[in-house]
Amino acid sequence: MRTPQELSTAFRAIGLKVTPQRQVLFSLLHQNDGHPSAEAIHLAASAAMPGISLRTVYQTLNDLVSMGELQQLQLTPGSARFDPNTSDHHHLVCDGCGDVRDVYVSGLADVDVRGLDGFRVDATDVVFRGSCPTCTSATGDPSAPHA
Amino acid sequence: MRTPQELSTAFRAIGLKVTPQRQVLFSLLHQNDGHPSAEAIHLAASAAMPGISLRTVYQTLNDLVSMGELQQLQLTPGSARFDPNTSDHHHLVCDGCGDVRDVYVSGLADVDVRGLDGFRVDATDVVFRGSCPTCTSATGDPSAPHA
DNA sequence: ACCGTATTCGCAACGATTGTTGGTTCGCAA
DNA sequence: TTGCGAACCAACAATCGTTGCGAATACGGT
Ligand SMILES: [Mn+2]
Ligand SMILES: [Mn+2]
Ligand SMILES: [Zn+2]
Ligand SMILES: [Zn+2]
Repeated sequence: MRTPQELSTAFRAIGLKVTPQRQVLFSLLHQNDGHPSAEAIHLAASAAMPGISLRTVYQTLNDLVSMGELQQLQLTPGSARFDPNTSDHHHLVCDGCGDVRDVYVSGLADVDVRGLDGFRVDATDVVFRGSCPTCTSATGDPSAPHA
Repeated sequence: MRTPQELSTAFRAIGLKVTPQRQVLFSLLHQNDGHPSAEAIHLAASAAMPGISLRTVYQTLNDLVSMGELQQLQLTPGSARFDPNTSDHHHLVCDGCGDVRDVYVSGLADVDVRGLDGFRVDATDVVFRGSCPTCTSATGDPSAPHA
């Protein structure tokens, strides 16, 4: 994620105004290395600016996504996750707790792909699904705590 | 997708009944090599059995998914897609028309993955996003029809 | 054929996201 | 500094996809 300053400039450049609400969101996203939902972002933003509306959060997230400054992920049914990490990376998803982590993959260009049939590929997303260490020890451990 | 007969046996084996509605769905899915939504499956099922409820379609699809006989995909925001193709394959998604196609990838085991950190990987999903031949010629063609 | 239980269906409810409207505030270019 | 248009909020309503619920019905082992 670019800095709040850079994002402010980018917003102004396309005729969008830089409001305090947006600045709060720029700052939160810039520091965020996770994969928060809109609801989670709203919660965090509310701490810094009580009263900020969920509607405004959605609006700004959508703006950032369409500017290519933020990635929107739909890894599971349910709410979308937003990803401030714009570097070339992929994801691990824990089926147990729903946690999403970044993972870096190299050598993807060497895989053999059959069936492209004239399809133009713009992006490749790899999603590894499984169990995080916490959930693995919980489910695999016979002495695991209840539920 | 296994045959309707095999699915019937599998259902009975776990105490689930084989109803006419389910038989219609078994048959439809067995012949289907696409990635239909629940709505689309309901539409097709309604042709064979007028009056079948969308609720029943969801119920049976969910049963098949939890039995591992059917795959559920969440490739985009919006409705889930169901995949009767249980072979090891991956997907192409057209950003233009939303079409989903199968693609076969080999050599995935050779890619270098950093950041696994004790995470146990059970499945790997690769999604190629881009533009199908139809949408590519439409958008790239200066003489393309309006809108 | 009987009976217990699974299934069906229609409708209500849900979670996530977007649309609307009206009044107020505020960024920012001139 | 001013003025205009954008953005904000509140308060809803609406949409979409999916699931919960409950009364009526039907499967299938005996
Ligand atoms: Mn990420
Ligand atoms: Mn497929
Ligand atoms: Zn976990
Ligand atoms: Zn297309």
